[in-house]
Amino acid sequence: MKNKLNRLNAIRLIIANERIGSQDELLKRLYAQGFDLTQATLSRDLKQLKVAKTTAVDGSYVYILPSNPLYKRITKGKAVREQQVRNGFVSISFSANIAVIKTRPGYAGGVAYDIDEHELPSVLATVAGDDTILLVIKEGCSHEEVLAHLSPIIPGMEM
Amino acid sequence: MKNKLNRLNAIRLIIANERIGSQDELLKRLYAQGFDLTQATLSRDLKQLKVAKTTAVDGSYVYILPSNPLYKRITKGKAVREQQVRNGFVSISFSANIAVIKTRPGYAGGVAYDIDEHELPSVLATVAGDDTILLVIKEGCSHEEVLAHLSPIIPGMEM
DNA sequence: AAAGTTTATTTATAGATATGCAAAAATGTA
DNA sequence: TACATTTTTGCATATCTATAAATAAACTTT
Repeated sequence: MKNKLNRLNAIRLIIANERIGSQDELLKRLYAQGFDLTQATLSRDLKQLKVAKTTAVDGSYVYILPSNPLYKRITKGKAVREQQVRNGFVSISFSANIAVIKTRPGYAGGVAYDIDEHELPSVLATVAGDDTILLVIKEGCSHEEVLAHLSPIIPGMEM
Repeated sequence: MKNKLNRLNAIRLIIANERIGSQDELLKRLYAQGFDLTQATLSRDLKQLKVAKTTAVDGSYVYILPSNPLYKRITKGKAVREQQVRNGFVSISFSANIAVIKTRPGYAGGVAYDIDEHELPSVLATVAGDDTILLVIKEGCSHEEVLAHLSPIIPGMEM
C-alpha cells in the first residue's frame, strides 16, 4: 500500500476529482491517505505523470491530468518514433484476483474493449461501467503480470 | 504595435511553435520581437491566456496553449502564417451588431468557448447552438474589428 | 480639460517548484 | 549471500512564478 505505483495512482485520482492548486496542497491530501513523501518527490511524480498546471475559469491555478494527447514510444528495429494515443485511463488498483481500473467518465467501455480485444493471457474477463472497469485476473497470474500485459495497451500506465 | 492584444497574440504564436520552458525564456523571445515587459506582466498574460505548463515527452518542461485550438506554422515560400489544425469553423457573416458563425455540426460550443476565452474587446457575448454561433458585437465596434480580433483565434477564417 | 475610474505595468518579494548530490532502497547477477 | 546496478528519495537550495502595493497609463464622465 506504500509503493510508488499506488502513490502515482492516488495522485491521479486526487487531481482528477479535486481542485488542487499547489504541490503542498496535494502533499497534504496524500499525507491524509497515508502517503509519506516530500515536495521534491511529488515534483518528480508530477513530472513523470505529465501533470500540467494551468488556470481555471475562476482564475485560480489547478493541476490537470494529461487527458488530451498522450504519447507512446514505439521502437521498431532501430527506429524510434512517438505515437499519439487517446485514452481515458486514470488509475489501476488490485484486490486479490480483481483489478479495478478507473477511467475518465465515459471511457470505461472503450478501454475495456481495447483490453478484451487483445485476449490477454492473464485476463479472464472485464466488465465496464461508465468510469470503472472490473477486470478478473486468471487463476495463478500475478498483479505484475497483469500490469505487464496491460501496459502496452494502455499507454501512460507503465511507470 | 505595442498594445496588449498584439502581445498576447505574439505569446500564443511563440508558444504554439517553439518549445518554451520558462517565463524568462519567453521574455527573451518577446523582447527580440520588440515587446518590452517584465516577468510579472508575462505571468499575468499567461494566466489570462490559460497557458499550461507541463512535461514534454523528452522530460523537459513546456508551456502549452489551452487544448482546444491547435496551431501550426505554415511556410509557403517566404511567407509564414499560422493555421489552426482542427477547427470546426465554416463561415462568418454579419447583420448589424450580430455576427453569425457557422461551424461543422457539434463544433459551435467549442469554437464559442475559444472565442469567449479570449475576452475580445469587440465581442459582448456569444451563444452557441450545435452548428451556429450568434456573436453579439460591442456597441461601436466595426465588422472589420471583429474579424481582426477573431482571425488569430480562428485561423483559416480569412481564406 | 479636469476629475474620477478602470486597466496595465513595475518593483520587490513571497511563494511555489525543480534539481544536484548523497544516501537509501530495490533489483539484478554471479 | 555478496556484489554490482538501477531506482527512488530527502535535503538543501537554486530557479522559477505569482502577487501585494504603488504608479502610470488609458478611458469616462462631467
